[in-house]
Amino acid sequence: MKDVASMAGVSTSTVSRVINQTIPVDKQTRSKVLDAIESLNYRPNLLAKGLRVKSGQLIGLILPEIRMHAFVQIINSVEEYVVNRGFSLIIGNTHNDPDIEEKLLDNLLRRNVDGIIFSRLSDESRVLNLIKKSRVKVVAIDRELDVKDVPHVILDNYGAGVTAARHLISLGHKKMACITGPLNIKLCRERLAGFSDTIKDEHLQLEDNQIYEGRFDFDSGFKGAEHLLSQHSDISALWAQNDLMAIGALKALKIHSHLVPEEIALMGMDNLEISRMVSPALTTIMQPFDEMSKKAVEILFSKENKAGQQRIILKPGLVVRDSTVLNSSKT
Amino acid sequence: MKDVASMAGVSTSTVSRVINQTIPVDKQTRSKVLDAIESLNYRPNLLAKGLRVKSGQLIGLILPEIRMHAFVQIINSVEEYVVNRGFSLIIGNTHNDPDIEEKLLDNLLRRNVDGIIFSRLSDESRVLNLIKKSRVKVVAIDRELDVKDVPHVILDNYGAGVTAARHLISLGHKKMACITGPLNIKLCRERLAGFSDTIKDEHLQLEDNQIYEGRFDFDSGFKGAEHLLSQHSDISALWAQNDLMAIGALKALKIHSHLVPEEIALMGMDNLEISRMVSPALTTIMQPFDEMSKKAVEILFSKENKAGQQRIILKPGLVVRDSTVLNSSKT
DNA sequence: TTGTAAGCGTTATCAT
DNA sequence: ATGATAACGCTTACAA
Repeated sequence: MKDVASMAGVSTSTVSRVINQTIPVDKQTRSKVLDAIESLNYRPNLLAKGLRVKSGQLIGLILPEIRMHAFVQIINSVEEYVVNRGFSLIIGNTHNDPDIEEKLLDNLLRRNVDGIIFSRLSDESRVLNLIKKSRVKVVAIDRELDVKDVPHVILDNYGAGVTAARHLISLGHKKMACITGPLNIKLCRERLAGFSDTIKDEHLQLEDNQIYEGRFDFDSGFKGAEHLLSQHSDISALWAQNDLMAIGALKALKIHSHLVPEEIALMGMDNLEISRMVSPALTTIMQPFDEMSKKAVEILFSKENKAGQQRIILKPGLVVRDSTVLNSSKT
Repeated sequence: MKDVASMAGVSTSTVSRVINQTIPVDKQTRSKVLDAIESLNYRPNLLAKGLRVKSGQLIGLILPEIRMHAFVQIINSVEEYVVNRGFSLIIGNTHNDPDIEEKLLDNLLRRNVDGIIFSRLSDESRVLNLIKKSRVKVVAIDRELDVKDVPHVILDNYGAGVTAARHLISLGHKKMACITGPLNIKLCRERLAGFSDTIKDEHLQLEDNQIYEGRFDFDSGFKGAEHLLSQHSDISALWAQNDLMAIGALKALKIHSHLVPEEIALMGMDNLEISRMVSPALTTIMQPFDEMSKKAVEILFSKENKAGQQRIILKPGLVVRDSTVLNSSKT
């Protein structure tokens, strides 16, 4: 920067002003400075700037498991929105380990990140303590946090359950079953509640043994379907609380020679890319991951009410494909 | 840091020495400092440190498309190895746009990143120019770069083609076809060459019209299978150069009522998680993404021969499942 | 409109 | 073994 200044015959403050366009600079000097920058190939040092203005021009994204398809969509969208604002994105994968989680967060704070988006903290108490003590803005995405002062962007998970049930009921199904995610996760309980309440409103049954608790992965979906069908030969429809489990269930149904959707209707949730690739293509509840990410970034960058609690609850959608309705669509 | 120093009754230099363990410090003072750090909840500022030592403790990972499953695995592994070394990872998605690519790279350089791992640059000339002028270490992953001084970690793509062909030939197939990725990408041509050469070594044919150029996505795999089968009713085996296209092909085969593997054997490449989920589970060529990532990070952190060219070429594997061999395995 | 100088939080050099 | 001090590259009062 000094070089640029001396080459342009001005002071470093002027150079700074040209770069950041803070204070008007004379046209002449301005272009001299720009020329110098150009010919010297000058690149401002963001560390120095960050040190001075106490902002790393950096956003952190902390996730429990990067490989999960849903989180990939969040990474993808958040990266785009963050970079669009001229910031960089640091990602961290906690593997659901509280120690790693704390280490990652600590590292972000040392870098003076301007904001952190996190999802599904494995250890809320410790982390929230750290956050409270610091001045960073934080947004929770996808998973609710029982804490004031932290804005949320989440899905209407109860509504997702309602939508799933309504769809199956509208197709005339009388006996349904559900493969849930881990029930210690609140959103799984909410999805189930929406599903269950809607079914009961129609005076249909959803007994405990029509519910199987999975782990959000392919294998537990597979086992869940096998288990439920061995218990109830008269189940005609199955909702898995994510697409991965639904695809596991689909595999199980095929192996046991049940036709989908003729004998058993099957639906999932997330609307992952793969849900349309399997055969039959999967009916599913769409989660607006892109919109979630966009909102989360917007909140992070909005200046007002750092303290004011915000809860943004997005609506799920229904995507009907061949696994519930024969020949529903092509592709 | 000043606070810590005064609380412990020492100078900031001593505090620094305690933290970084550069020079031995008296046990007594050492513990006093540690106590002060503890009670003040002191967190070293990485921006200031980075400014001073000219290192951001940061690694950049630049990818052409985050959502592609193969890259997700790379992100996942690279993040782990980078964080294990106490560094943070910034990711950038170029969307194959040279302007974005340049902007991302420029941003990383401004942050004094210690290294950059990139894959599939969309604009080699511009970017390489930037890199040459800077002092950062760079490693190319997954895709070769025709430039000296940049270490590579890539797959033996020719070998992958050979492996695919050998597997199909060993099953007795005489007439095969291939759905390739975009042929302007070198690794696609190499995979095809390995496939083709091996077939011709067996005095079998692989005419141009047994080759379909796809775009590495589901839809082009679907179209590729439809097209190839409409041209040749006697094809008995199909290799798609990635799993996504293979799954597209699988869908097409199902819709046209071809049994897999009885009538048509099908294989893919990558060994994505979903390849075992589809029915029938997909035989595929495994890419050791984790090993690739590990090597790339190792090279980045190895001190020697910044200039010395390194080419690490990893071997692909064969994963046999139900799409080529009936009842090959369960799961 | 432009320049001077202090300061952001560290580490490294040089004394002590 | 420890401390004082300069320096890293930038921004920002304050002065001119």
